Amino acid sequence: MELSRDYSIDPVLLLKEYGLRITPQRISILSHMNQYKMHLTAEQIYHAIKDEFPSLSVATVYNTLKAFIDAGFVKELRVGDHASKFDLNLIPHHHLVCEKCGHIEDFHFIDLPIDKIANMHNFHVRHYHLEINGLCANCQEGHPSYIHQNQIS
Amino acid sequence: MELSRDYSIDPVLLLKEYGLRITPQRISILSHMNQYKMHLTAEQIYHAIKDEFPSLSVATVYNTLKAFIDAGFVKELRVGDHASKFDLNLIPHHHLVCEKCGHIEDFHFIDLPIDKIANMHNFHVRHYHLEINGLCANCQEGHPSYIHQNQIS
DNA sequence: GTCTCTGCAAATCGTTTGCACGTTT
DNA sequence: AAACGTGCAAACGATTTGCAGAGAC
Repeated sequence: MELSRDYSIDPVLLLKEYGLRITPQRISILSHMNQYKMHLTAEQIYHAIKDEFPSLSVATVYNTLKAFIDAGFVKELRVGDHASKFDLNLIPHHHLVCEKCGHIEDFHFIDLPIDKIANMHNFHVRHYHLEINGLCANCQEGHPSYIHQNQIS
Repeated sequence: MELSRDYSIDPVLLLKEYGLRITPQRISILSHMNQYKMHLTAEQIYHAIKDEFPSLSVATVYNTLKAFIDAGFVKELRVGDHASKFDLNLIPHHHLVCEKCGHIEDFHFIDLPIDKIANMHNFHVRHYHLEINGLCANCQEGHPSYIHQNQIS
């Protein structure tokens, strides 16, 4: 039903490929983003690896994520009133966002007439992103929303 | 090439229709959002109408916009690192966002396989939004970006 | 050796909130 | 009269920044 994101990423090679300096913190951030294959806030990433780097600062996580975004392989998702979520975006994909529990689900493989639209507007396309908002399967069924509330999404 | 948004809106009727209280500030905010048919920040709306209401507060603009979003006829766009832009969204449409100058252009009329995706994921759709990022016609041509920089978009 | 990254603390800035007062219903 | 909106100032919270020291190249 959906392509699982079972491709492996070598953080060192990725950083090298994009001409970014290779530091333990960056490797760890990339590893975690890849491992969870999910949409993490800066805060979540910080907590996930702070054991590994006792002196780690949230600012470093933000700065690092910004470097990744500038490089182009991380995407910032700003949905709801909450903190941004960051998404390793090596394979383009789109999102289903639950308005009740905040859960974000990926989907791939969709044909969009992007070129046609771009041509009509003389627009040079770099990225595109389709976001569908509504209720996820769980929340439709009247399940209490707190089940999803604190999960990593 | 694009449907012009030349429909007229009666703020009073719109507020009435959605069961919201009719106040001069709300009427003015709606009038301006409709008049510019563009994507304004709360700050821009504030400055646009503060002459009319010398005692107006930015907080009121935010509160009002939030009420409109809850009602469902205004959409909040969070693109780039900047403040949210607010978009009168009576006719569903999508956006071309220029990464250089920040200009946002609308487009309508696109067939998306939303139902198919929703069915595959057992997702109940409320809204959807396609965002295309890249370079607008002006910025591709190497025009200095400051031409667009401060325009209302 | 140079340049960049990291970590800390403080600053920034968009947005929200509490409360007293005014307006709409 | 009751309910809600407005305006003010203060609070909030996510993100950014300046700077000194450490690490990558």
